[in-house]
Amino acid sequence: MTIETQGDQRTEQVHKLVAASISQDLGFLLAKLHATGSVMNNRALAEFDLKERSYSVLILANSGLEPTQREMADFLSLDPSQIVALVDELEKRGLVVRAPGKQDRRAKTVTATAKGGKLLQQAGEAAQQAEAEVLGGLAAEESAQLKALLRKALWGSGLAD
Amino acid sequence: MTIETQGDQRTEQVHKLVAASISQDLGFLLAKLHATGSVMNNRALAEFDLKERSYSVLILANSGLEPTQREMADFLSLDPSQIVALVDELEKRGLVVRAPGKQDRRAKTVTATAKGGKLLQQAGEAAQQAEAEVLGGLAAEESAQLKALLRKALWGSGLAD
DNA sequence: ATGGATAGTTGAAAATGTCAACGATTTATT
DNA sequence: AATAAATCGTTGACATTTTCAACTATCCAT
Repeated sequence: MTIETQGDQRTEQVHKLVAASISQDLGFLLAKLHATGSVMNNRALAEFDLKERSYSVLILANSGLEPTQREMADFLSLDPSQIVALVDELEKRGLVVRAPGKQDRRAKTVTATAKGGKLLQQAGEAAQQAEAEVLGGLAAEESAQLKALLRKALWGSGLAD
Repeated sequence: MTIETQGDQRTEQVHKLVAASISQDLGFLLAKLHATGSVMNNRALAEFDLKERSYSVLILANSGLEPTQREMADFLSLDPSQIVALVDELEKRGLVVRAPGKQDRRAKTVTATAKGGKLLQQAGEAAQQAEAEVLGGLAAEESAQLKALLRKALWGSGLAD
C-alpha cells in the first residue's frame, strides 16, 4: 500500500494533486482512505499477531451468530479458500473452534473461544484507536455520519444506526 | 475481491452477518465498499482496456498539473515501480507521453495526449455510471456528503466541496 | 436411489505488493 | 569548485495475495 509513515506523528500533507478531478472520484477516495486505514489497522493489530483479515474473522466468530465459513467468505468478500487459511491459523492458536453445522454437516461454523474473546477485546480497543486516528480530521458526528452512509450504500437504509 | 455478480442485475442481498459488530468498523466498511466499487469500475473500464489504476494515472496525466511519476506514486499510494509499469503501458498505447522535468531532469512528467484525453472522456462517463450504481442506495445529496466526508478525512477541511 | 448442487479443502497459476540496487541528476557540505 | 548525500526513474528478485479448478463429503430434488 506504500503509505509513508512520516515519523508516525504527522498526518499526510495535502498534496499538490488534490486539485485533480480524481479527487472527486468515489473509487479513488475509497481506495486511498482504505489504504491508509489498512496500514493503521494492521499496525495496531500487529501487537496481537492479528491482521485486518484475521481480526474480521475473529469478530464474526465471536458475534454469537455462529457463522459458517461460507457465510464469512460472502460477507467479507473473500474467496472461501482464504477463509480456510485464516481459520486454520486462528484455530491453531486456540482462538476459535470449528464445529460441524447443526442442520448441514458440510458446513462448519466458527466460534471464538474464551481466549479468542479475550484477545479480541484488547485488539478491539487498539483498532478503535487506529480508527480514531484515521478519522482524526472529522468531528465525532461526522465520523458517525460517514459510517452510516457507508452502511447505507452497502445495504440500503433498512438498518439501525 | 470475490464479489458475486448475481446476474448483474440485483444488488447484494442484506446478509445475516450485518448484525455483527464488525458492521460498525470503519476499516471493514471501507474494504467492502471499495471491493464492490473496484469490481464495478473495472467492469466499466474494461471496454476501454483500462483498469482503475491506469484510469487514475490517465486522469492525473490529463489534469494539466504535469505531475511527475513520483508525485503520482505518492498521491495514489502506489510504489514508484508500479507507476513505471502503468505509464509504460499507457505510453505504448499513445495515450500519454513522458517528458523530462523542467526544473529537475531526473523527474519525468506525464502528460496525456489528445488521444488519451479523448479516451478519458469516454471512460469517464462509464466510470461515472459505475459510481452511480455503487451509490444506488443513496440520494444525490447523500452521495455528495459521503464524498465530502471522505475528502475531509483524507485531507482535512481546507478544501472546496 | 440417482443426479445435480453446495461446503470446505487443497494446490497451482496469475497478479500484486515490497524492496534493494543501480545510473543519472540534483542538492548540501566543505 | 569538489565531494558527499539524497532523490528520481528503472529493473529485477522475492513475498504475498488473488483467482480458479479440482476433489470429497454432504445435502436436496426428483
